[in-house]
Amino acid sequence: MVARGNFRAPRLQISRALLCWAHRMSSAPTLVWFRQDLRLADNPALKAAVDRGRPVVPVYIHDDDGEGDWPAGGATRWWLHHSLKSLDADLRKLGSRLVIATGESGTELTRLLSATGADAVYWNRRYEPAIITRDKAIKSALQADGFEAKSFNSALLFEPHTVQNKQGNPFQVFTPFWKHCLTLPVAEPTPAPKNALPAPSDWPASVELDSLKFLPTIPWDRDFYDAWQPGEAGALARLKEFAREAMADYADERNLPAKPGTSRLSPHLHFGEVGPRQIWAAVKSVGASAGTFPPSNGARVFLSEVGWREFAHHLLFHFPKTPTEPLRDTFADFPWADDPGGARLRAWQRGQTGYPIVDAGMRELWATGWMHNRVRMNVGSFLVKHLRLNWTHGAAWFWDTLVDADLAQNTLGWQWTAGCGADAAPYFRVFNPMLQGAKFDPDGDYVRRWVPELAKLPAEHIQVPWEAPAEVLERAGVKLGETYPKPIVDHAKAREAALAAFKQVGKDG
DNA sequence: TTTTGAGTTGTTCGA
DNA sequence: GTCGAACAACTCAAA
Repeated sequence: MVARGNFRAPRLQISRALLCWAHRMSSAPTLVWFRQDLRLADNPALKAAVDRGRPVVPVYIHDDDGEGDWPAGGATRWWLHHSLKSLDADLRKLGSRLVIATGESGTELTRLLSATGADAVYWNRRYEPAIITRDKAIKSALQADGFEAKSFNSALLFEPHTVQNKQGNPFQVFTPFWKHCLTLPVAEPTPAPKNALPAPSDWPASVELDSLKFLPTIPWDRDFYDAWQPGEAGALARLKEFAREAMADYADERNLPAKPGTSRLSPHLHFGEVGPRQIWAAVKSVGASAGTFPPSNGARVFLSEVGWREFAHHLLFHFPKTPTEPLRDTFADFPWADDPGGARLRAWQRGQTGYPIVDAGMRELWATGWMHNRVRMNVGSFLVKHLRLNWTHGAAWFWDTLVDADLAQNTLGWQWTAGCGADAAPYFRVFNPMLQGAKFDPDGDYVRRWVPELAKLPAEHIQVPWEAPAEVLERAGVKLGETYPKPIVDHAKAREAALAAFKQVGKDG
């Protein structure tokens, strides 16, 4: 018996210790670090945490310094406020909540690990250069301290480090990039957790969302509320509506800024309220009834726009300097025009250039935090070619005013416009604001909406008020130079000057 | 290895 | 009024 007892006793002790350890470990929570993946569905980090079977602590950390040179601008902060609020509400429906912290990300994660007794942190990857550096450092520090730190892909169909051409280099032209991507498999999205999330025994303290002061103190966001519904529910509703109402006609209607022909998913995508896998699946499910994939030419064109989003991430990942420097280094010494006192830049920003389509776009941007893509090309071309101001001024303004401001997309868009980036617009492509207006806003409805002082002009004059006969202007209540500015530059002269400058610089050497 | 054709979004000019 | 050509240089990928 003694021998047996001696034999049994240590086993008992061991199993008690094991039980104790197992109990502690099985209740050690998992932190889910939310970033630009503010959704419950198709969220691999959240799913992995739930599948781990431990309490889940959803966390958001506000860390401006961790964003490198690109802390969220004014409009995206507005969005972020409402999106976080929405995520918290959605989590509460599952018996959980969003813990908000503010400070340096690594420090805050460590503090929350200790406060909750968690032993793991899961998150979904971001691809901006400064974020990659930061997250790598955080991951290795956590792992060195014995924590589990895992990252996942929620944001892209094809992560940049997985895509290369046959020479093993990054793609620099869209069409071969996208052709290549279309041969690769796309993962199915996963559904949101159905059951309550296992909660920790004690919730750590959370910062109040309002205390982050993401909302403006002066009410420039008045019109934002009618235009947008931030959050996962709003994103999914938008996707559903687009797939049903507009996608089939997307190829043509997307170019008409007065019509709801675009998806308007860009801000939702930026914050990860919906992901590209879900978009892919939504297009596919339309295709299931159509019997083909993609189900229409509109759907094919729409997916290629999703492809441009992927391409933008690809380029930013492989060419990390491009947010501030031209990809093509012949542009380093481009002869940008002088702008004494910043008067021309200010006229552009405020929608006071005297070119109606340009001004309508800039005012739509200011009022709603968004601008139609066709018009973005026009205002971009105008800034860079007509005014010959550095594209980085445009990028900075967009960064602050767009609700969908995204480093990858913004960088690609502006470098493309300026002709200094990948697959760029040729130097001789100078958008003519009058022609573009006539072509894509033929009735002038878009201009009427955003430049109300021209609203009474007939369609034939609304894109070119300075050419309208005096009596037409008078009847419409327009006094050029008073109620609406005269053009700040002459189109033909500005075009010539741009062609001369861009022709010289575009050339090698 | 070298060559070749093609490449998101346009405008103007001259036949 | 319509239509095609011209407007660089460079990258990619197929041949």
